[in-house]
Amino acid sequence: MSTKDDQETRRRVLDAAAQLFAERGYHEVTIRDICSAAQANVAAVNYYFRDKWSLYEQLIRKVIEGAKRMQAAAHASSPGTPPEERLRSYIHNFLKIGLTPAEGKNSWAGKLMGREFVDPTAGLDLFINEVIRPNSQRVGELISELTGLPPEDPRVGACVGSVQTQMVGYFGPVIKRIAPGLEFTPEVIAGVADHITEFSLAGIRAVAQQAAEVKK
Amino acid sequence: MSTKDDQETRRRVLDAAAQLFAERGYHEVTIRDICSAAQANVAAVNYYFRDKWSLYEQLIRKVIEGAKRMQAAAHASSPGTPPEERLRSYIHNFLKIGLTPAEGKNSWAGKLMGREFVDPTAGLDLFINEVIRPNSQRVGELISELTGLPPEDPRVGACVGSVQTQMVGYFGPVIKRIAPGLEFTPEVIAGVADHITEFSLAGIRAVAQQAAEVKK
DNA sequence: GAAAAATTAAAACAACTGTTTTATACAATC
DNA sequence: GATTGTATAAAACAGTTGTTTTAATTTTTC
Repeated sequence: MSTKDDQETRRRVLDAAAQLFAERGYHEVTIRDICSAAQANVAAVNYYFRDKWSLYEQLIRKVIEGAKRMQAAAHASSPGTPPEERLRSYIHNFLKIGLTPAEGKNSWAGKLMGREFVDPTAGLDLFINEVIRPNSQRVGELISELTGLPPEDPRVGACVGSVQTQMVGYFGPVIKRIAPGLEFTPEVIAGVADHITEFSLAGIRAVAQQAAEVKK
Repeated sequence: MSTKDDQETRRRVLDAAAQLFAERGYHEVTIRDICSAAQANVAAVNYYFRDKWSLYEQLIRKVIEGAKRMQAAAHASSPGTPPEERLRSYIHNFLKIGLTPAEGKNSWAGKLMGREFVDPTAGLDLFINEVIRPNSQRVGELISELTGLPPEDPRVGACVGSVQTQMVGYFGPVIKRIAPGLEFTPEVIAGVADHITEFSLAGIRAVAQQAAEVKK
C-alpha cells in the first residue's frame, strides 16, 4: 500500500524548515540549509513543495491557523467577564503564543510570527489580515467599552496602537539586546502581560477622562 | 590644487546609497543599484569605500552623530522644566527624527534608523549602544523621578520599555499596513507624541500608585 | 610637456542563490 | 516479470551578488 517511509522525508524537510525559518527568517535560510538539516537532497524542496516560497507559505498558514484557534479560545472567555480582565487575558495569550521559548513541538510557530515583524515577507500581510486585524477590532471594541468612545474614534485607534506596539515590541530585535539575559519563562511572560495590562488600562482611562472633559 | 570634481562621484555614491538604504534596507540594495543611481561605475563603491559594509557603516555613524546632537539639544531643555514636559519633548523629538518624511536634505537619516528596527544589521548594535541605551537611562531617571522608585527598579525598566516600544512601533512594518494612508505630517507626529505622552504618564502614575500601596 | 598618481570604465571572477535536469534505485501494478 | 510511477541522488544551469583585475583616461606634480 503505502511506501516504506510514506512521505517521511517530506516531513523531515518541513520540520527542518520550520525550525530554521523561525530561527533566522525567510531570507537568511537557503534551500541547501534546509535539506542538509533534513538529511535530504537539494532537490527535495522543489520536489515536494513547488518552490521555496510555497514551502514557507505552508508553514505561515499553519501558524495562522494555530493563532486563530488560540485567540478564538481566549476570546470565548466567560461572557460575564469585565473588559479589564478580557484585555488582560488577550494580552497574556498573545505574548504566550509569541514568546514561549522553543522546546515543545509547536514552539517554532510563535518564533516565526515574531520573525515576520522583524524581517517581513508577503507572509506578514496574510498574518495581519487574518490575525492582527480581527484582533485589533476586538481590542478596539474592548477599549470602546472602557472609554465610552465609539470604536471608530481615532483616540480608540491610538489606544489600540499603544497596546499592540507594547506587545509586538517584545518580539523585536531591540529587547534582546537591551536585556540580553532575559528568559521568557511562563512567570516572566505573565509579569510582562500584567505590566502591559495595568499600564495600558491606566492610559486608556486617562484618554477616556480627557475625552469626557473636552466634551463638557 | 583640487580636482575639477574633487571627490564628486564619491559624494554622489554616498548620497545615492543613503537614499536607497533608507528606502529598502541594507540587504535589499545592491552595489549595482547604488552605482547606477549615482551614475558611477560598479567599482566605485569598492574604490572609495573599501566594501559595501564600510559604506553603510559610514552612513550609520552619520545617523548616530545627528541623533546624538538632536537628543543632546532636546535634553538640554530649561532645567526648571517638570519631568512630564521633559518626557513629552523627548518623545516628540524621537518621533520627529524618525518619522519626518523624505524631502529635506538629511531626511534619509531617520528612515535609516527605522530600517534598522525592521531589518537589523550590525549597525543596530552601534545605534543601541550609542543612542538608545543612554536615552533609556535618561528616560529611566525621568520615570524614577515621576514614580519615586529607584532607577534600577524593574518596574521602572518595564515603564521605559512601554514608552520605547510605543515609539518604535511607529517605525515598524505593521503600522504601514494597518493604516496605509497615514502621512506623517508635523501635526500628525505631534498628535502621536501627545497621545503616547499622556497614555504613558497615566501608566507611569498607575505603576507608582501600585508600588506605594504595596509598600504600605 | 613628461612622469606619476588618481580616477573612471569594462570585463572578468568566484561564490552563492533557487531551480531543473538527468540518472538511478525502488516499490507497486498489471 | 516487464512496466509504470515514485523517490532519491548527483550534476548542471542560469541568475545574481560582492569584489577584483586590467585598461584606459584624466589630473596632478615636477
